[in-house]
Amino acid sequence: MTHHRPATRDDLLRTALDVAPRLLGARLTTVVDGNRVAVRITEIEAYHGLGTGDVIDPGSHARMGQTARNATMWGEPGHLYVYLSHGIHSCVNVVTGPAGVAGGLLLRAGEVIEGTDVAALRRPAARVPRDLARGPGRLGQALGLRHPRHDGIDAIVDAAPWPAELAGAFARLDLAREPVRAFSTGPRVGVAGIAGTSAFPWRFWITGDPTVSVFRPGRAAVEG
DNA sequence: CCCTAGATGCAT
DNA sequence: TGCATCTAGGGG
Repeated sequence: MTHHRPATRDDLLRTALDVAPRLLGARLTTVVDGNRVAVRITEIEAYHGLGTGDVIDPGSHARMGQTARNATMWGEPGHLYVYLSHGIHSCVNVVTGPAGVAGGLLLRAGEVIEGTDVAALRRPAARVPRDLARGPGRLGQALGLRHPRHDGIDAIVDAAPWPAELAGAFARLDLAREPVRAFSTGPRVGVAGIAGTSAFPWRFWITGDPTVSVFRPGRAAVEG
């Protein structure tokens, strides 16, 4: 069992691209409706915003600037940006970068390491444990995080080990004390145009981990 | 306004 | 490969 320690805001203060490797192997725990589930993060994608780094990320929700939808991405690091995908799926990002600068790491896949029974009830379509949180929509569902209810909740927990009051929903991010041994990078999944090509190798995953999702190119994400 | 495509998942 | 289901953003 890998050792973890609570993530701090400082851990997430740099750009999503810089922070990404440290989030691999991290643990995200939620308590929703009194049910506790934890995943070990195995696959993520970095997204920037207007004003982050040298280039504008054309695949980011924050590419146009701040809006009501992406407001959480512009806030404090360590909060969770939960958005609705295709009107159905709630996908989860960990916000990175200082307040006022947009950035986030989309949690694309994880291994359920606690609350497998609860996750299985939330994910009736999953036939094997590996599929419980394999994919961003599945991961959000396994953790019980939903848009818009959980958008913006804080995953940085100073109180140890758990706050006395679990008001509504609770999330906690812990980083692995030892960075993952080997990780791979590549184009982001389902992102259209140049932003979904190897010009933006902003997808990170733990090499060889079985819970990593299958790559699927975005529309017109042709290499050139 | 109307239309389209989307950081997806699942059954066919 | 089609469809669910809702919304941001671009075009008329």
